[in-house]
Amino acid sequence: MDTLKPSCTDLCTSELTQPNQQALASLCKALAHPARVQILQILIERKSCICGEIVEVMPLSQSTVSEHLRILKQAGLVQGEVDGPRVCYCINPPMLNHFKTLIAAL
Amino acid sequence: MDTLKPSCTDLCTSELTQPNQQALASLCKALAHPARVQILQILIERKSCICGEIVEVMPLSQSTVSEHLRILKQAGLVQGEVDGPRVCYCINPPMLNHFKTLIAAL
DNA sequence: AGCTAACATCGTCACTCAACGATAAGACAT
DNA sequence: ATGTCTTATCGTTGAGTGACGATGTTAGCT
Repeated sequence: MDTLKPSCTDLCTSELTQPNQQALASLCKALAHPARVQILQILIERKSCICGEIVEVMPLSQSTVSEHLRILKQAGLVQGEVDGPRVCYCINPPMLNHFKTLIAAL
Repeated sequence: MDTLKPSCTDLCTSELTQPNQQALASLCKALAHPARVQILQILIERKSCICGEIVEVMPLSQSTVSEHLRILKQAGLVQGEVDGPRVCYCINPPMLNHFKTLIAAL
């Protein structure tokens, strides 16, 4: 029976598996806003960055920046660790590389 | 006066210029949905593809697929040329490469 | 304990998106 | 010209997004 029935991956029309398609879409969604691209670049440039510094640089309110950071963090592209009363954000290189790999595989 | 005033690009905190940030965000937005990633991959695998073939493969209605194609076309990732009563879609390699370049530059 | 500073979360509003069925538009056949 | 096939567009509905101010929360300071 299973000799004739194609599996899910057989039906997938590309080199990316279906879970990878979804992963790629999720990562793209996280970067689908200019502010989040900019935040990511700030974090790449400076190795790490206090949240407040990002707020200062961007023309957005603190709560909006925090929301963008939450989305980036949720996508796994960014990590935030508590440093006393502040939160220090930095990129998550493995996930960023995964993203690059998925894009490069297109 | 302009010797002291920083230009827009000077204020940008990354290696990507501000227009490129927006371009990257737009391209990511176009791929921020699994269906569109899948469509793009179908078009990469088969060099070109009749619209109807895509509809057949995907679990979405014709109108929904058409809308996804419109978004991909609007982003410049995909081209569609009329072939009699059908429309033949194919990827736009320069734009796809531009996208890859922007991602790789992160 | 109480205060302040830094950040997250909540509540809200306007706006956009995804999905579909229904309908329009265009090119070919008869 | 009429009909048919293929694709695009319209209209609508429900869900999600982006933005903000206001409020909650947590860590340090006095």
